[in-house]
Amino acid sequence: MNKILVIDDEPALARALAVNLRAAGWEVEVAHDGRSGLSAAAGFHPDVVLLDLGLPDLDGTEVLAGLRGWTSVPVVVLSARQHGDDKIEALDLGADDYVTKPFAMDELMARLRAAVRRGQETASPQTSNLSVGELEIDFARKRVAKRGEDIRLTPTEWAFLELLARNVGRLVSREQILKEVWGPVYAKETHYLRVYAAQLRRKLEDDPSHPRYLVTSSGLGYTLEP
Amino acid sequence: MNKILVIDDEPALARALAVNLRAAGWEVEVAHDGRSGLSAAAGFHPDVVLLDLGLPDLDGTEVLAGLRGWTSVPVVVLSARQHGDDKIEALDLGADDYVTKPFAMDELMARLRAAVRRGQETASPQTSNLSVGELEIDFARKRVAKRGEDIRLTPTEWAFLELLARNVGRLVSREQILKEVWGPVYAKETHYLRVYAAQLRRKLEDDPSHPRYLVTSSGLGYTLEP
DNA sequence: GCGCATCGTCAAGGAAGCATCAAGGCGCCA
DNA sequence: TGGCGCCTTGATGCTTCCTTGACGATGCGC
Repeated sequence: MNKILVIDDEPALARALAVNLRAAGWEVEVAHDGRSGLSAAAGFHPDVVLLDLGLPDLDGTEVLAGLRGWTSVPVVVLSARQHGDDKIEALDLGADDYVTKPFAMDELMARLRAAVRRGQETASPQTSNLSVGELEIDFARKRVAKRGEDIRLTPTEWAFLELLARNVGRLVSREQILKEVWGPVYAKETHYLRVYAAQLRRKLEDDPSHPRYLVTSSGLGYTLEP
Repeated sequence: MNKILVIDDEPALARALAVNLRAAGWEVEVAHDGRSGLSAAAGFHPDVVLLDLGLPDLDGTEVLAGLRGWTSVPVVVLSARQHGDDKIEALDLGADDYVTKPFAMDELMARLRAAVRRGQETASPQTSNLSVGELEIDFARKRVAKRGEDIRLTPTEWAFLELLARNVGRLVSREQILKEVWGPVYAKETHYLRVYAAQLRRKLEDDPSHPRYLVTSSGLGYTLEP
């Protein structure tokens, strides 16, 4: 569930936003001025911030600058002012989008979804490393190393291992492996599994005939043991 | 200098946009329909695309989908339609921002700047310089040097190296390289990869037949090793 | 203990991918 | 318009990888 922080000083509007957002499946937190908004952002770690520029204490652009000092969370700015430079200023200060009042709720929702999606694109490529025993699996590089030493894998071997690694500690069924590595047509070619499991073991295990990492569950599938 | 591709079928508006953008320091290319827009994007490699939804041949959302198939370049959508779902649809399809006609030129400029900034944040955590072993890669100048000595690269060689450098330490798939360097049509021309990988190695490596920087992962792609 | 299904291992042939050299063609600039 | 740089394409030899088959080992139910 995505988390959103709404910073708005008008109680009626803030409540309306919160209701609509919760109905759309968001986890919502509301702040009614700039200062509490900044501290809420620090504690709540929202996926996106909806910031009204017309705040009583701080100028909206100051809040924006305060956020940008330490986080790159997407910020969508909301404002009644139809003209004027603050719109431009907000975008240049690092706002991700800008919506003017009055606005349509579904358009606002779409812009928030877009902002979250962009934020996750920026943040997520850090899915890159996993340690399993003496193995170090690097998803970005599609490489695996044992005790710091790189082990060369073929594309199919890597696809097999990656699937197990993304489900480390969980049993992955024979059928799922075949479908995801070789394609849905190969769902019955269980021989492939044995050949490639053996190849992986020869490369990864200290004692390939008594595997510690790549464990078979007869008739079911394989598990990468943590 | 930032590059922008304007896709708009109204000659008067397109010209006005081009003039204003060039005055603001952009390098501008204009396409007058969806198809030529898509092919222009493949060749021109813009930093941002300004897309008018009211095109004669393709629906604007089709153009957007066509772009999103192979690139994450920021797209700002321009439309006369004040209401209606296409606004929401465009944002959900992967547009980065949305501006309705009539619009203020300076607001549009600000949104374009913001879009480019976000795109660059996503694409290149490092804006200007990168050291890899004895190599020094300067993104701003599009130059690479080894032990302080400049190495001349052709445009295609540079595009190849730049892509790897922006993902240094990460494996870049064959398909992604082909799409981003040569365009989506060339996604299967793996021969190009070998020719240009060899050329880069001859220029960059001490021992081109035992590469230290530009490493092949057979069947997968290439990595620039840090 | 026997049979059947499943698993592990080894090996070989062919397909796909890679590295390299080189020549033709195209556009661009002097 | 001639030369040059660059991109494209082809040919060749080599390496790597996938697929497939054969055979023995293991485990479970009857």
